Amino acid sequence: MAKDMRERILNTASWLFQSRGINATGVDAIVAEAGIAKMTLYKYFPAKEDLILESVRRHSREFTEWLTKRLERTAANPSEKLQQLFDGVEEWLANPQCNGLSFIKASAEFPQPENAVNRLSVELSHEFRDCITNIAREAGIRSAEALGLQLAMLIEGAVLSEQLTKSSDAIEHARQAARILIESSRR
Amino acid sequence: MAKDMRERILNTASWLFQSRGINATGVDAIVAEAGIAKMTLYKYFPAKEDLILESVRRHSREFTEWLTKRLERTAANPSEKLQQLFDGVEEWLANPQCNGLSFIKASAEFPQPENAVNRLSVELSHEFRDCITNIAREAGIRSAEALGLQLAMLIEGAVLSEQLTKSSDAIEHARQAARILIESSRR
DNA sequence: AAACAAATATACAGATCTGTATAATTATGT
DNA sequence: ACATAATTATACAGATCTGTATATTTGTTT
Repeated sequence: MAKDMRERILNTASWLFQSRGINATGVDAIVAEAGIAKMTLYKYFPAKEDLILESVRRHSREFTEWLTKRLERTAANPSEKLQQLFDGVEEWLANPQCNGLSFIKASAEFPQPENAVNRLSVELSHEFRDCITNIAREAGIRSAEALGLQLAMLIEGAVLSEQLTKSSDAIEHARQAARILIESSRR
Repeated sequence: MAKDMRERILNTASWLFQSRGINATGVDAIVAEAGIAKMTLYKYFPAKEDLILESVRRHSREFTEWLTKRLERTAANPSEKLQQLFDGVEEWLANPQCNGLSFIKASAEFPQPENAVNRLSVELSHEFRDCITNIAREAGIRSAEALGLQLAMLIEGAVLSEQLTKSSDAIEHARQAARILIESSRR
């Protein structure tokens, strides 16, 4: 089916981009890993950049949506959502197929502001921050924007640290820092 | 002079890697920008990877050394060093030629643990964290390791945010978060 | 079964990449 | 001034990359 084909290409590309790097992953590698013909890929994605853009966007939004739903599932009230933030991040990082935040990696490989991938990365990083800010706002934090940004930065740093040094205690210390910042915002 | 040549190559490569991306920067681009012959580059650096490794290492160590000296220059005592941490980071980021932390970008482009560039990135991220931890320890923080890691994560997140969105208020909020975490570590 | 669409296999063009070979040119030191 | 070393210019080999052309095979629909 045509829809399956697009999905398969997108999933394969997403995985290879994230695990081997975007520029280090050639179209031929994606085609081989997905087990499809090259012409099929170029039918659904006229250029590699289209595939990069959609892969990064998808990967990032899957994370924020997953996190949002995970918190809605396990938290009894808005305040608990905020407290369980790093439990969610930890659970997400525990997946061995996890390879970090896609918009961070993408922005590192395409650092120039006029580049389409970089612009998308900026957009996605704002979406992510807004997601955290909304949780803070719903939890009744007055300075939700400030705390949201602070927690977002902390998560980004924690994910980076955990990616660089697997099974470090980065998440544990980030969670403790978050507790302190949240409590401080409540007063 | 031979030493100048090596320096020039290293500085040019460092700049291009950081501002355009490592894999996106070809040897020919480095050679053109440095105004030298390709053979000269390959005389001092037998392979591009050697140039990557030394550029990333240099860029990272220059930052941590700069930050250390900046704090020693402006702070009257160890405790002030800790408090001025984000003033230093802000000053460093204010340089328009600043393009973020090199070991973060390098690890994004070379994500595989067995890769030499990735291993170096891990090493440099530890050096950076230890630098912050030492400042915390000298400032008399009991849990210096914990606070050092927390502040390092916060700095990494803040640098990322500031790189993605220029002249945002990321540093300002990161500094405030640091104040709270430091004060909390003192009690 | 016939007609149409989708996917494949293969080959290739053209650009770019890393790294090398070779000969000419410039600097340097004695 | 002369010998030696360093740098340059140019060309190129071989690999790899993105994207396309073309013909064949497979799958679906009616």
